[in-house]
Amino acid sequence: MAKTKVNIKDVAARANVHPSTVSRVLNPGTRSMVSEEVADRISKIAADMGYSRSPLASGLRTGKSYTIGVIIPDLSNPVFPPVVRGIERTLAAAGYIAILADSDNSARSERAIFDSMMARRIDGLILATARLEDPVVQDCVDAQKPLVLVNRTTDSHTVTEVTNNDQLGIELAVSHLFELGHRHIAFLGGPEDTSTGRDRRLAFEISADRFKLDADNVVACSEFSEAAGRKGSRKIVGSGKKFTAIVAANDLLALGCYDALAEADLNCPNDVSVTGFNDMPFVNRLSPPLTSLHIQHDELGVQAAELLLQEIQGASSAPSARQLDPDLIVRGSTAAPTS
Amino acid sequence: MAKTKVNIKDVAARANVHPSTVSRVLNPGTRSMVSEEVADRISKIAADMGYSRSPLASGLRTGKSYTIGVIIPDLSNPVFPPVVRGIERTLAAAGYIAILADSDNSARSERAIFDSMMARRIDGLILATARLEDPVVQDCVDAQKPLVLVNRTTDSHTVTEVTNNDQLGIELAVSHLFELGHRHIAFLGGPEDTSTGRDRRLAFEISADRFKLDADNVVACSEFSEAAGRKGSRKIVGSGKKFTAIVAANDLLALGCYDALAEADLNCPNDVSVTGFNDMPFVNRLSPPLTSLHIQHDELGVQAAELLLQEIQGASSAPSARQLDPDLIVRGSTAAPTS
DNA sequence: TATGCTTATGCAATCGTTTGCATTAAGATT
DNA sequence: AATCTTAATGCAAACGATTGCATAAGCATA
Repeated sequence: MAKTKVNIKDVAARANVHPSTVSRVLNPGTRSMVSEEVADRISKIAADMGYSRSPLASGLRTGKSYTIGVIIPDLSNPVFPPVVRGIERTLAAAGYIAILADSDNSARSERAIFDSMMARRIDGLILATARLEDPVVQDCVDAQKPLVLVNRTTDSHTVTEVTNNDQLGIELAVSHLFELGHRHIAFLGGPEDTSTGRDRRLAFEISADRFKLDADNVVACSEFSEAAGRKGSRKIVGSGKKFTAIVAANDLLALGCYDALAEADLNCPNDVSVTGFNDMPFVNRLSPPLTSLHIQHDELGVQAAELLLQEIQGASSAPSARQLDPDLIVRGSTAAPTS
Repeated sequence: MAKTKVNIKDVAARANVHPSTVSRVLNPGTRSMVSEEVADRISKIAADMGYSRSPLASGLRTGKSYTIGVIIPDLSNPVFPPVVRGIERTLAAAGYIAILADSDNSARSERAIFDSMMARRIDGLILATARLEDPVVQDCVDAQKPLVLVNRTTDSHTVTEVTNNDQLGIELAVSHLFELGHRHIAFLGGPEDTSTGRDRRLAFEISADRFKLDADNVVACSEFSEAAGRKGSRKIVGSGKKFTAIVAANDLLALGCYDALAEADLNCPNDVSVTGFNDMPFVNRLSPPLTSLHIQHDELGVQAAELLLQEIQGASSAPSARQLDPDLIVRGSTAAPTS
């Protein structure tokens, strides 16, 4: 056991002042209360002695833990690591730390995580797991905990959120395919109980309408995964409806697409063009390289953290919402239709 | 402000006992001190009132924070998310939480993170960033903080560690190539200041020796990344030495390999076979699919967490070391040499 | 010179738990 | 019946920092 832990009393003793004075000096907000001369001296002594404030004690007294909970549906989905990094970096700069948990896409485990985080007296929460109707979001609101949704949102837009502009993304994809000459486009959607799932489908329908496409070949997958994408794509392929392109709501789904097309002996992009969504790492190395929508993952995290910090620092005005625009990255999986 | 926070005093008042009694009931270790009858009653009341212990207060008194620091060199490297998940899951089951930080492969930022974690009074640390000579490791040992290294280790094997059996992995790769008929094999290594970088190179030399290969075409890359791999591979290609296969110390390096070979108009696997290391997600979808060594990522994390918990719970005997065996996954990037 | 105002610091209570020690009551021992 | 154990619970002091209030000193004002 290191007896080396210096506390505020030790510093006070060495400086011949009362602990409270030391505390005031060490807190930016109260530093002005004490004379500059003394303050400087104390600062030096504290640094000298290698003092570092105990967040536990401080948090106990002030009711803050300088800890933020972050819940991610699936850390293995390459979309999330950059978001997490953005969050973490921004929080760290403000003296907060992130405690990260992976809900494994399970609502039950999400609740357990939430409870455990609340027990730890987190100062706020960033959720990347929101469902359209999400009990955890509601609980968080009820508990008056600052909350920011990232990536996904809920139906009642009553909470601060940072999302990608899905509507624009899908529009870009459809418009790109349209310009290539595609008129029969199928849509491989995500789970309808997530905003990303539903909004991308809605956006597809709107875009299809605008371009007057034949677009009734729409399938919703049960989750954002390769396996679900494969299953969904088989439905599209087996539907008998004509299609020369598939817009997938997510890169993982697009991978499933690749598999289903191969099974049906269809070549991408010669027979069928495919677009993804998210521009995960390494999709540029697939065969064919996947045309996808590049999301500002890192920035998503940064802004979510910023908004959360604002909310924590009071000024809890109306919940704000930010949307970041994606970019279409055209690669080898899309080409002009041959038929 | 939620006035809803129930504390131990509230429970005590409702149960007509002293707070200390409640505390004893709620701590497994001291529960036996109080009569079963009272204990049951208190437990029920506590549950009823929705009591949850404040880790801050408890930690303040006991000197534990039930918090573990986890430092990762690069969360975007797909190798690490599964490790993190394994760690997190195991810690959570024991009532600990992980605070995760990404050092971005920078020693400076690693130190900053370490300091900030120490300030938070973490109970232990899991490091995936170890260099062969690592000042942070030394500091941690000096501070008597329980520490476990995962994935990489240091030169002085003085600390508990969980690593992959790199020697076996390289052996499997070389032996596979040998059986295919390769006799001239180049090695694309990682940074020599990491154990994974150095040990894999050493293993390569040993294996080459055993199989009596022509194996003096060895290049060390400055970091485990695609760009570094590309640069290193160019050296191999431009060396003028004969080679029909490249063993890369890591999948990212192998990707760089793909690029360099393409630049030189060499086909993989027809002209040159390539093996990777780590079996990252989606390498099965590359063109060609990458032959690689599958590491037990999740298990790596689980065991690291387990060992750390053991160390925290005392019994700090000699530091233990565990090694997990990788599997060779043969895919399209390796074939018999044509020349 | 007495009074009031400011400014800088000390005092002590508090946050929620844990834990060594003191106390009580009951049962066992002589 | 008096004393000793033992078991169960209460008491109060920590843990380390923060903060409203009190106090002291310095200075200006009347």
